[in-house]
Amino acid sequence: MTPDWQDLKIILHLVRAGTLARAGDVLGINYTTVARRIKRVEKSLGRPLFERRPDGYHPTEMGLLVARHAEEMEEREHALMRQVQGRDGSLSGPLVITAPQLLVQLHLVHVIEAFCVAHPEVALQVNTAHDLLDLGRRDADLAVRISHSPGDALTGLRLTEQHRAVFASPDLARRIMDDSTVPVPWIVHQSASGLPALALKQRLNGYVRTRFDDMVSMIGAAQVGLGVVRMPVFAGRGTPGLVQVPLMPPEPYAPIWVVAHADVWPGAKVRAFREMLVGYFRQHRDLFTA
Amino acid sequence: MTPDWQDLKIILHLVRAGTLARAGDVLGINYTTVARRIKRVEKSLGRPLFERRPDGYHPTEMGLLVARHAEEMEEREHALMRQVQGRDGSLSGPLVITAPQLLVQLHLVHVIEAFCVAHPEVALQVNTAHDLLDLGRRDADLAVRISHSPGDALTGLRLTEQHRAVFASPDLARRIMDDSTVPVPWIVHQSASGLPALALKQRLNGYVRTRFDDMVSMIGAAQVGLGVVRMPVFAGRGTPGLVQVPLMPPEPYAPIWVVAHADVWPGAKVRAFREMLVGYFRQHRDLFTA
DNA sequence: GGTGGTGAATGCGAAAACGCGTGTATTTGC
DNA sequence: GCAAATACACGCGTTTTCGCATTCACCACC
Repeated sequence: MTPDWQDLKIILHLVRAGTLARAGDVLGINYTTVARRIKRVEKSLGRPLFERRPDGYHPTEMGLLVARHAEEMEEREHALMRQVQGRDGSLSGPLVITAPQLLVQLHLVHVIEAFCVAHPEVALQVNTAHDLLDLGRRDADLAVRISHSPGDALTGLRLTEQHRAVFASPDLARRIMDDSTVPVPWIVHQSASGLPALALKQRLNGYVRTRFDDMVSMIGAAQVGLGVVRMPVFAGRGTPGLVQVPLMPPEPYAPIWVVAHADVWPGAKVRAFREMLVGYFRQHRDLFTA
Repeated sequence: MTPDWQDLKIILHLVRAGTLARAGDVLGINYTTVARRIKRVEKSLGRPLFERRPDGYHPTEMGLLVARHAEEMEEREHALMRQVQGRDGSLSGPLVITAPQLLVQLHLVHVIEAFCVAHPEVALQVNTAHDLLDLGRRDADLAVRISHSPGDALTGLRLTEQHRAVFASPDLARRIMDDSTVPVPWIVHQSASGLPALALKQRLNGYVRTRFDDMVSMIGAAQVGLGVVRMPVFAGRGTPGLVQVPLMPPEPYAPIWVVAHADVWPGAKVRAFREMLVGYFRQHRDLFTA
């Protein structure tokens, strides 16, 4: 008569995943169970929700209708779990944070280490996914982000301002600065349109040597002397084998924020981690600015 | 990690019902199962949702939080099931209608009978609950209502206008009309403040003999000669042993509507029943108006 | 102060759901 | 054109869940 809500959730995930196996993986159950639940709902509704094709389950119009509503139910589930997390005063259990890889590697590891010592009951999981995780959908509880604003529907604190500058291996840096006729090999990010305008003003003989899609690789390339790299000063100073090159003056860069969904923000674990972050950045602010 | 949605539904119903047994009844499961599910969620959330008291389960603040969100999920469930029903083109399966008892007894039974013969595959359930059922929550698919408007968020058709007049047993009617000094005993509904103003204008010597809370009982009382009753003309004419008494002229009364939620309105079963209703009332309109 | 009623906890046997292995169809890659 | 990979269907044995009966606690009423 009235549907099992868990079945609706399974339908939603099957529509998203496309196949029984993938849906089962996401849900943490065997795929045959997914098939059984689907069959059960179809029987009770009296009409099919999916077309069985050799390449997977394809939702019918009715299946999409169910999924649309289940999606809104999921929205409520996330809101609930966020608020549960936000009201949790305990310093134990899981806490998921996300941050840019570079920042974790050079700085946050210290905060993380101190946090784990101070709160050994907390099962901390650090997620350095490069694509932004959705804090509303609880991919993570807390995020450290390099951005100009905390983002929509999120609460946040600005941890520090930042500058960026140009860095290279000592060898390359000396060669470039000793002779201004030496062409300057730049390593730029894939998304960059070309060379920084400010740098071309000082030195006309720059050229793009390589493009990377990842900042960590670019730093590695700079370390072996492949070229000069524009990067946040915290990265240049924190990486051994790099020196700053005065090809262009340090410029302001996007500040560093700690953000969380407003529901989750008051939670004890989130608050504890956040306060350690604030303390760390207050103490080491000079490492991020010129 | 992520909650079972069915458990959230169970929590919602337990909050509403107050006791394990009643919640189990509503959900169609044993009450021990309800207890087990609750215990499971509390364990996974790490804190209690209910206080166990000798008079039942009382929700904690956290339990109320869960219930609030589950309520919104339920909203989506109802919307979904309405739309499923609205897109159902089949003339089989369950159909729940609701209507005023008197109207069912005297007229709708004919429509119902014809409908059951025409569509034997439909499992028709007639609910004569006097309190208005919630068509949004799918207490019923279709309602016949005596009202001035179809109601909020509902779609409807006006089946007929109506009048009401005064009826009594032939004996009592004769005595009253033969001698205008005979005091007129009125049977009125509990909700009525007093005697109809129009009637008192014609006959000053009226008095309230009895109050009832139910129209069917009032008609029974009129049949045995207890007093005169103001009722819809369809009721007075359709009930044996009653004659109209010209104590006051027939007056317009609220029209009769067939209404359904807009989502459900296009469904084949709803449409089929609705069309039979329209046909019946078109044919017998004179039974409802003076 | 005893008694009947309501409601929750617990233990046990039955039933249902689940996971796993096997088989089959279809697509993808060499 | 053949082989590997992918995905679903089906059957079997196990685990889990469920419903029922019993027991206990509390409250109201006589």
